Amino acid sequence: MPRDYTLHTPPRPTAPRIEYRAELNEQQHAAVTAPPGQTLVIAGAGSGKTHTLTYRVAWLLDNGVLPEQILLLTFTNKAAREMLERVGALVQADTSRLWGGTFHSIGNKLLRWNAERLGYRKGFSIMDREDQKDLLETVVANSGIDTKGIRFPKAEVLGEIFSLADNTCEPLDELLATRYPYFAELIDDITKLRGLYQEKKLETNCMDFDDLLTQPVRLLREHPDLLERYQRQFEFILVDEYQDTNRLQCEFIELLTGPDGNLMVVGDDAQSIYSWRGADVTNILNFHKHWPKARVFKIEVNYRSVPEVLSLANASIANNRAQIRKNLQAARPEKGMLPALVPLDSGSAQASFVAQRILELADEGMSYDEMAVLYRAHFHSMELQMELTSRGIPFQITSGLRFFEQAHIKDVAAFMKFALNRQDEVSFMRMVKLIPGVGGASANKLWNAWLKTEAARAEVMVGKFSDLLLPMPVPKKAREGWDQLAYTLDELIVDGKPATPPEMIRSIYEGVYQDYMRAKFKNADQREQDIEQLSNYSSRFTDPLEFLSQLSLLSGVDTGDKPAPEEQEKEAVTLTTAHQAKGLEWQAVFAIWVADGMFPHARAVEGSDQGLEEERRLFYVTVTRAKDELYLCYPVVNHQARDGDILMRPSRFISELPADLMEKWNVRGGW
DNA sequence: CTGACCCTTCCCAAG
DNA sequence: GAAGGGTCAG
Repeated sequence: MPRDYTLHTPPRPTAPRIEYRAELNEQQHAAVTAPPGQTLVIAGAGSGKTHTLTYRVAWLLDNGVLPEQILLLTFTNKAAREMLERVGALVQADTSRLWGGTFHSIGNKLLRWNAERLGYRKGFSIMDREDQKDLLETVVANSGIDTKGIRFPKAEVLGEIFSLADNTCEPLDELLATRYPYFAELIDDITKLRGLYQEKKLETNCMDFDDLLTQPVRLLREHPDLLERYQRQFEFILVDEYQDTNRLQCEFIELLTGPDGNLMVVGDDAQSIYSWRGADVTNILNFHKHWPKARVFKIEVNYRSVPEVLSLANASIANNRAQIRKNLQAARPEKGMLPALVPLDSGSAQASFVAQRILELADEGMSYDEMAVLYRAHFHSMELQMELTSRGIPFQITSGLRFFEQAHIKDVAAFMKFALNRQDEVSFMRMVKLIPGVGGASANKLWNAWLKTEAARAEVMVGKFSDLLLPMPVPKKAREGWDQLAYTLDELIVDGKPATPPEMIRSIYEGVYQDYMRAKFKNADQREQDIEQLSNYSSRFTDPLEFLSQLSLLSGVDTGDKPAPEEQEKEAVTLTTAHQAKGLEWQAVFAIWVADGMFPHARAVEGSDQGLEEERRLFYVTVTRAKDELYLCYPVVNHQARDGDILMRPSRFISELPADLMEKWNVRGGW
């Protein structure tokens, strides 16, 4: 039942009153003060979406809603953190009791409490893509299915297929037919493998990323008492970036909201860019169909960009058919400078131009923090990275590799994961293969020997690791390493209780890993620093399981999500993919490789118009990140080691636009 | 059986 | 430009 919260307690007298009328425009104000029930807020790019959501939460708190009754679902953990911080600054309420985070982190939280109701044991491990691949490889190997000779999907591809099936809630056969027609005839084997994989995860007490969503949904479906409890707890649910939710996330929201709960979703269909991982724009387009009583609000004033930038963005997105028509208006005055279209002779000329222009802007007084270079694919940034480095321009980059996915971080974590979850086969394998003289075959034997011990099955750890591990037969060459491993594990669990995360990391590092790392990696120094950083970060956790969960849920290596030391606050230019730039803004934005085949990506436009339209939305996202200055760059020639020189055309997203929306810069020849 | 070495292949986006 | 896969010596 939606309750009329306007009748409840007024804000605490100590909190300064928020002047909602003054701090919000009319459209924002209407959304912020919307009555309970279901609400869809269509918020154009740069219209103050975060601002609105933040004030909505503050407004709820101001009107007597308790922090723990509010659930805020966001696309990244960083977004959640920032929003909750801003709420905290507004209302001085205890925002630590607010529930905020990504779907995965919230799902994880629910599962940490309730996984036993689903047959899992306490302290399950979280697998990333690589772990998932490893486990799937053993599943395929033990399945008896003959994958030789025919074109059978590799473990990585299987993982992708299963993930997509989970996220779209589509039956496997339909999914194969539409997205993987070349595997359609393997449906029986693939179905069987999916079942075996599911069993294996349960057996090893491991969850992959998708389980963090599918399992909570199962939990709520199969346990009415829990459904009722959480529906009651989360009286107000808010969802950011709703255009990028998938079917599964939508189900999760619908379950928690209940038939008549309070739900506010915010999004912009023009910025939906994740259909390839199962996002479904129809969630937002058909919101009113699922919730017939829903109120719809539109926020259509753009505060971010100068009109010149906005005109280009609007003209571009107008070429898409599938969208909610909006009328996005610029609030800022004209700048008197059109977006620049900059053709260049080559990739290196492009890098050189961008670096040069960055220096000029810096000379004019613009902070490096206010500049960003955006691109379609990570590798597009290679030349620029070198150029910036050689010119001494500071930059931060969001690479494709996440902090946790780096080999040395995962190695250290494998010890901890196994110590805490003794069924964790993947972590065991990873750990023992670090020992010189132990390869796949020995690791398998050792795992089987381990399974025969009581400790592997017992709920509570009985005895010491070393008592069980030392007697096991190992290759002569591996004896020393094996014994050392056993003693190290002893230090991780003391009297049946796990040590603290920093203690664990120290034991692992000093016991075995430092030696290994120095022998194995060229850049051992760099990696040692990473481990130290990991240890510092871990010191804020007392529960190692919570530490490991957080680690798995962190995103990019060098994003704000990184467990970074405080010193790294130096000004720097941002280099990032267009995808990861979502929700961010800079004074000057350079888009590079805006050439056909690169952006839009050749593969993305092969099939239907849908692929092309999503690419155009991604272009729209790119363009609308710019506040004042926008540079659209592309090299006329692409030098490739393999195929030689390839002539490039400007992106069709440029050539389809009226020419008077931009100004062509002629800097060729001089670079 | 392990691990070093070499060759080919493949690169789009991420929690 | 690295990562997976195949080959082969120890």
